Amino acid sequence: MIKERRYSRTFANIPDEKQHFIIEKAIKEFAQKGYITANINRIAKEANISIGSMYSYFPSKEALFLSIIDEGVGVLQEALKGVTDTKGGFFDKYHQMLKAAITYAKEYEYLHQIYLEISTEGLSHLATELTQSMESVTTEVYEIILAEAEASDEIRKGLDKQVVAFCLDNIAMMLQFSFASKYYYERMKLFISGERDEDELIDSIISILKNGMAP
Amino acid sequence: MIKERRYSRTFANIPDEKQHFIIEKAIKEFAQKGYITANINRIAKEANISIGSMYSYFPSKEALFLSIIDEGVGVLQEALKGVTDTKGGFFDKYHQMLKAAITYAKEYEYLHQIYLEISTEGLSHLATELTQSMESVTTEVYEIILAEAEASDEIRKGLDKQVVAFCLDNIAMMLQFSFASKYYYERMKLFISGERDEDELIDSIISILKNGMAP
Amino acid sequence: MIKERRYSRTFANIPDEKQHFIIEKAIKEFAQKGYITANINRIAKEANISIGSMYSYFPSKEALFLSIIDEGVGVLQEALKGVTDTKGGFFDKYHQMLKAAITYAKEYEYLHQIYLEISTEGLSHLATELTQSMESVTTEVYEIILAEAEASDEIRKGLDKQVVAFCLDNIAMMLQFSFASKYYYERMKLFISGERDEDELIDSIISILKNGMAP
Amino acid sequence: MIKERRYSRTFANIPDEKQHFIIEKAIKEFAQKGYITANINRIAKEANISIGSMYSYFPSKEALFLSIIDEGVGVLQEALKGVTDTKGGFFDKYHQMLKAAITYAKEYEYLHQIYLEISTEGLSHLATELTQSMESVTTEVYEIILAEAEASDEIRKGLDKQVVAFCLDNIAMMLQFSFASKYYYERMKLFISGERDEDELIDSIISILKNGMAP
DNA sequence: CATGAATGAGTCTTCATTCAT
DNA sequence: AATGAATGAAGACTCATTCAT
Repeated sequence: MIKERRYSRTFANIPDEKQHFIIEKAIKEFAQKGYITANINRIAKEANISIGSMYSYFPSKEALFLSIIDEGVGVLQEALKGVTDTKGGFFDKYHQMLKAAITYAKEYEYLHQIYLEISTEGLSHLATELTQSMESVTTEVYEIILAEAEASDEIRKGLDKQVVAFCLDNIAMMLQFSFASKYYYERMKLFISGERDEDELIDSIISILKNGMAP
Repeated sequence: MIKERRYSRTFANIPDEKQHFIIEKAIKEFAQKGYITANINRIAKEANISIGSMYSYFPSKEALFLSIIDEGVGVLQEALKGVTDTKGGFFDKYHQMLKAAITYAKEYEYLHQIYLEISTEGLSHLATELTQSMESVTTEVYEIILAEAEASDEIRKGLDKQVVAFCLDNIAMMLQFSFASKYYYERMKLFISGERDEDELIDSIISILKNGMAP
Repeated sequence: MIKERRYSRTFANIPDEKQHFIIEKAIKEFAQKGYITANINRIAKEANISIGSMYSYFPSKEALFLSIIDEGVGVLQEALKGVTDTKGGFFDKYHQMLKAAITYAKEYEYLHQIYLEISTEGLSHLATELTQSMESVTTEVYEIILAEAEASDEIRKGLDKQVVAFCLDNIAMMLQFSFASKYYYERMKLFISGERDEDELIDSIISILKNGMAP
Repeated sequence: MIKERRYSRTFANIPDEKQHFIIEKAIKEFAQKGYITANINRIAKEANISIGSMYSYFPSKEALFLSIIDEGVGVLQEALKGVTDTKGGFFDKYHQMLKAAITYAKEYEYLHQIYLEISTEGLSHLATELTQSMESVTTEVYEIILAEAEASDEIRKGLDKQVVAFCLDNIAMMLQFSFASKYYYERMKLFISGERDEDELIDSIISILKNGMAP
């Protein structure tokens, strides 16, 4: 069941299946059209419910959008949960995270396209709230696995772990963007012209981060 | 004079000063409102020209937007030109690039907010064209300085230079986003909670890339 | 118990207290929002009943509104009842009526705001019915007290008692409006700029009516 | 030409005839439907202009409504102008005012129906502004003619001229309402059952005010 | 060339009313 | 009787674009 929040009790009471069907259609619309161009009436039609019902579920377009973000956070948490529990060293875990970034970007393509939307100025009034929703999960994961890595001497002393986490997540995000958005996909191809398998790409990235670029 | 392309000869013929004034107002509007919400009539009014003139200069909203991107590319090229010419080693040059990313993000705040806009699905039909405009300049710079770095043994053999360039630019872009967009600024603060000077931040990042994370 | 009329037997059967509670909430909503903007669903919520019940009590929004008017007539009758029974001359009685107009306008502020609503064209199809409800009580009172006044020589012969009644009620109504509606309150203040006590105001009005304006 | 105010310069520049045609259609709609139910799109269609033009003339429904009120004030001023200039005593002038009230209520029926609308709670946020617009003209006229009347000993000393003006205008307004609104027309007939000519009615009213009711 | 008036499709949101449970 | 989920028509307002002057 969708995490209770921006929507009405009415929505919470309808069957899970119907809930997810509506959210799915909404995700598709927001992803394909962007926040502003997305059309609530069209979403309702796609989801086979009346506009009246749509508005009885979600008090506004914004609330529906935020609910979708929440859904996305759920998916993200799911994806990350496996990582921290995994046996294996730090770089294995980060490997898995990058792998997950790509996999989820493809599987939940629409959802990831929405991530791009939220940084838009049109939604800037939600910036703080959205960041909290989206990133607090992620930052925590980095904190944990970097602390473990330090304890087990997998990473060198003296690293600024906050900056490290920032860099690692930056790379993960751009990778995600690159597989979810047409624009960033084109951009990636501009950088990496030859055929490069996803696993090769991830390995290369991790090798750079692990061993550094210096000779 | 604005680089000739998406706009009419008429626009090319008006004084440079007026050209730049119009583009400046357009940048502001697109940055503050986003592509869709930006209002051509309002831009015309701000720029003290009639809508009729606006449409005689640029055939459509899209064309005006693309002209702005071109302007942005110009600024970017300007910023990068200095870097390749610089004396100093590879990491000095990258340091300068990150520094420039932040400086320009602040100085041309509006312009950088537009970079975020272009990855939106609403503009996805322009993805290829936009990528070409925006990134071809950048990729070339990385190619050059990485080749030099290899030649002068500043970086170790066997690095996948394409992936390296991709990573370096990913980090540069996210840094830029972090200083231009409210959303990404909040996100950065979530990662880096303590006071961290921009130079410190850049140094930390480069240290990680240079020496790697492994002990 | 609320006077039986526009509503169902079902409503008649619920406890008086509950009946009045519902009517009270409805009065408030209609007064604050006006007939059109008033929201039946909101009234139901405020009155702690379901919309289904609301519609089982009153067949339509209009019916509910008319029931409220009936309630208002009840209040009005109550107010006037005392007047005819009063000892004292004709002008004392009219004095009491004006006093009551002000007092009730303040006490039943919401109800009086609704009187203004009923003259609106949106409700014009109910005009005849509403007038009957509202004014038949009043006209009768004027008829009685003017007949008495004539019999006891308090007023001069030859007066057109119908026109007199019309004038007296016009003045009473406008006074009521002036204390119930923001618009008419502002208007009154435009006419009567200095501080004027309600009793002074009433005395002045009656003095004019009694003695005339001629020297 | 319409008095310059709530509308754009664009509207001011179109032919007077077209201006008045639009205003006329708007008056009709607002009068027949009431402020809330009135439909801007329908007004535009009736006036043979596009909605876009409508909104380029008047920035909002409220602005259009206020412009209509202004128009009404113009009509009112026109009507009252004649009165102050008239030769004749005070009661002749008031007679003319009442006559004008009835005549204009019939001639500008729609406009007068709108007067009823403005006291509605839905417009209460405009109460002060509207009162100023509507009534300041009237109060001034009463002030002038009452001062003259006092100077020429047509009215007795010691009258509270503010209250007198208030009463006279109350009667004039209710008379106006009675001939413009179906509701108040019904009400008037309830009071005055027999056939009574307008002039007779006015004479009766004035007789009461002039000579008083006392024997 | 410049102007700016005109156009009208498109969108979010509200709410009286119905009806299955 | 009571409930409250579902419905969908309706309406204010925006803005890219056109074109007559």
